[in-house]
Amino acid sequence: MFKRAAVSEGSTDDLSTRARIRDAAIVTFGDQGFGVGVRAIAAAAGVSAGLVNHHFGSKDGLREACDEYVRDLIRQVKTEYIRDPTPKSLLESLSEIEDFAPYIAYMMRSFQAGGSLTVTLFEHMVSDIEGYLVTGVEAGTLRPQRDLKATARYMALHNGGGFFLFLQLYAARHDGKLDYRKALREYADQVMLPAADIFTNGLFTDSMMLDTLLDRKR
Amino acid sequence: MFKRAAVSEGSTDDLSTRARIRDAAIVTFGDQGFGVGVRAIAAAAGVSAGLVNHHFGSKDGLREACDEYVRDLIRQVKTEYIRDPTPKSLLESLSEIEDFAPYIAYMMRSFQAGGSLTVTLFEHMVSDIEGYLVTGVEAGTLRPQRDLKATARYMALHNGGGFFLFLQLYAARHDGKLDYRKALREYADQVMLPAADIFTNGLFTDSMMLDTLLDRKR
DNA sequence: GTCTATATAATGATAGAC
DNA sequence: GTCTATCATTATATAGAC
Repeated sequence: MFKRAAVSEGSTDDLSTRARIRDAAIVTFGDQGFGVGVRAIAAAAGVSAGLVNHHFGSKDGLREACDEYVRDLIRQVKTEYIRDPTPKSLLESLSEIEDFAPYIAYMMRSFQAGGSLTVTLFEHMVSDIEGYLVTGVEAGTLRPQRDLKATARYMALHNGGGFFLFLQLYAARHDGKLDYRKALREYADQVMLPAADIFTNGLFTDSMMLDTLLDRKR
Repeated sequence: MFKRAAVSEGSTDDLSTRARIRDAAIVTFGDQGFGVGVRAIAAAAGVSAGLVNHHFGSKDGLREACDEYVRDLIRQVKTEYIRDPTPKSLLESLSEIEDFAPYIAYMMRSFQAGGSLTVTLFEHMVSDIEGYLVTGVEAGTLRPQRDLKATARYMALHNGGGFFLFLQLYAARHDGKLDYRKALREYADQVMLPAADIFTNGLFTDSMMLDTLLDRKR
């Protein structure tokens, strides 16, 4: 499997201090948002606050380093998982690994804050889904799409956004730390059946809406 | 139409100072997020920072007052619009009114921050959509749903979350203030056709997925 | 009600000892 | 590399004059 990124705090690990600070920052940012102070991150890493800035220059520099690390991680997971494809989404694959929860939390915060990582993650989702659609259409399990790229964008937007909003609501209702595995299961329970229903049978009884839109385009 | 809530900053208006501060806070929070300082809000309202806390006790108190005001506004718009129903979504109706942009911005920030207003807004969306589904099924334009409430939740989650994510991405790509009207138009351009396609024809070629899920439930 | 001035706390960043 | 100590800034909130 993936080389486990050491994010455990208690165990003595062989990471460089810089890496330990970065990992602690990912956990702390994910946990409390980007408003959290440098001191809290330093405490989580077991170092002084001064050392954080010594290594990363500034809080912004630290955040960029975290973004970059997570970006790389995604790339790594995706490569691994193209080699051994599963019907699961990238997010699902990630969430099944206990130690990845902090990264999901971090990504969630990135979506909230809306930085450049948001765009990266989204574009990854779009191209993933494009791949699934092509595969599905070739295999005959999916109906050929009028505009495959537009459909992929639509699905990335709505599936990604829907999941994200679900997490927001879940966090608002349960306080304390999020159990992402539990949240994901609950999400699937709530969503899969209506989604499958619509994706199988559609929702409209006729094609008037679609025809109107196509007319307008012509 | 709706009684225009005065949010204009330049014009002399007859609002109480408390109301002017609250309106300025909604604009400023929406513009810069909840991390913004009380001083900035006070400046926007043309009063001193001390007076803000005099009226609202604390920054949190101010935010609660803003939340409550927006909640009431939504209720008001919805009432108005049940009396004269249109096929538009609540959000679309809102966004057509120039002065409502600040409220949309504020709601967007609330979604980002994930406060209690998020839950309120979401539950409103769910019950709205339930209504639309019932109406559509009765009118024969929508296929009867297996589980109408679940479908409504699904659609609220994914349409709401999708739109929200779109705005996040839009904001990340265009800097400066968001033009919500423009963003909404672009969103519609991007989304309506693939959505109509899926909602008309579905996506799967057979009902295997759905059958499996239904089996598992039985 | 409204302001100015201030108390208090926390922030990001830096300097200098070791 | 790492720490402690500190600076400068900013934040919220309050006290007291008018």
